[in-house]
Amino acid sequence: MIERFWSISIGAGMDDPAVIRHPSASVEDYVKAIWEVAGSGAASTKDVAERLSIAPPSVTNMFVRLQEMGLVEYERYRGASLTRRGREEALRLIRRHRLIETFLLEHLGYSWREVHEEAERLEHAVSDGFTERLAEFLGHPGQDPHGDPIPAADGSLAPDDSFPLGEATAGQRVRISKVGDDPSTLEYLGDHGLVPGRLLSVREVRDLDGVITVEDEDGESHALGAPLAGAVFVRGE
Amino acid sequence: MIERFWSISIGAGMDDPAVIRHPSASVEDYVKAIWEVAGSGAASTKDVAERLSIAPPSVTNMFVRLQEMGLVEYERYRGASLTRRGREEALRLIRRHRLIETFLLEHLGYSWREVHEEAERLEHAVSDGFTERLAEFLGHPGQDPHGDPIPAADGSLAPDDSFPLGEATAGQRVRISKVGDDPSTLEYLGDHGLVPGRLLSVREVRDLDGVITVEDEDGESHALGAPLAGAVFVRGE
DNA sequence: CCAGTAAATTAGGTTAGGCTAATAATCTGG
DNA sequence: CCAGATTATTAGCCTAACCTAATTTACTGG
Repeated sequence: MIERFWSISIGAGMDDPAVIRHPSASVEDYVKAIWEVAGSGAASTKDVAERLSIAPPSVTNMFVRLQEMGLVEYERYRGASLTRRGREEALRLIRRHRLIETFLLEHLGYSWREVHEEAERLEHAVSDGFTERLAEFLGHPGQDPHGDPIPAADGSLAPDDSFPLGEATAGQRVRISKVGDDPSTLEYLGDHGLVPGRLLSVREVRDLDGVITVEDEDGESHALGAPLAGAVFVRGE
Repeated sequence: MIERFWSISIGAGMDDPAVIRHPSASVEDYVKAIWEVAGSGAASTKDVAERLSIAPPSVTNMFVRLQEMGLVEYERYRGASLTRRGREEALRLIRRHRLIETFLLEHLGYSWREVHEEAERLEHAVSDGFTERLAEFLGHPGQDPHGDPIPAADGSLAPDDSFPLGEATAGQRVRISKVGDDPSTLEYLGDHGLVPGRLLSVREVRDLDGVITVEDEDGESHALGAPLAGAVFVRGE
């Protein structure tokens, strides 16, 4: 079997474009999806199919090809897990995605709701050179406007020690680190000033209905039901 | 025959994604190539094949499909010419391309040489919304840094009244409007400060060898051979 | 005006990445 | 521990875009 790209090729094949070429947009999407649903474990055909809105047999098919490319370990009926190179590839894509989102939000006036779709297309079209220049332009941010960490150019990703606001305890002081990306949730939270970076004091946590009451830096109180409290991630202060 | 996109569809099919969808990157490239080699005339299979580095039979094939899509008029052995919609499509793409180039050069520190390839990929990935926000961000420029006019959002393109410096006459005062996009030419001209916007006085035009001597705004003299004089486009002042 | 060349087309093949229908493997609850 | 449900795979197709080889059409100069 011939390796598809990045293979260790000898002699004249070295600069053969077919060997060096970037992964296709499709391959990138699969690798990212596997990372998202499985982290460092194995992703099932079904989960990846659902996330990408693709039929399961197409996923099985791609798993085989990804393995030939050296991006995943795949065993029939056992799912696929990323290799080191697959993980690097996923994080490169996520870096691109989050930097692009940051640019769209901070410089082009996009709203939280519009940003995702555009970034989803652009992330496949930009080069590494573009990505690093954009990072420079943006001042090398460590997280995107959602509060999600931006992987470094070398592929390292800051560990995420945040937890859902719903799991905080009364009296705790926490800082919002990120919010889920459901558009309507996003809009509601934005309207109430509950954005990443915001400092909160937890006033009351009701176990019965999961409603949590917090006070923000301006002394404003907010009562959040379970769905919202689960979509707001915080870090202890 | 079923129309591929933008067809006048009745009833429920109206919002069928397959009907509304954007042209593929390939289709966009063909339409742009036809515009570039033929303007409003007919483009030959060969010219398009050469410009896109694609085999002629592939072009014939695509001509047929472009016609089904309503983007060109095509007659066997006669070449393809853009329809009104094809022309609009081409100009939309060119607008995207030139705005992106402007951004890369002015804000991300790209050099003239690097810019083309990146823009060539990005132009297929950005939405109309992105394009208009980028235009806003850039202050709605009328031309890109090469001096090429940027088509307006409505598809209108300022007429180009520039001519090669080689055709200027002694004593004429002209302003550089654009320079060809051959990288080495670009580099040479840039090093000598011969960039779009620059005002020149034509000192001497030698018919024998085509060498033209000009003086720039700083009193600096430049003698340009025929190839260079043909790559520098100017407008009378 | 016609023969040779240049250009275009037809015929047939490939690859990536999708799909559905049918079948097989695995898991789970009684 | 096994039957039904869930999940995965296989088999077989399809489309968009490319390719090469062979053939046909159009052009052009003597």
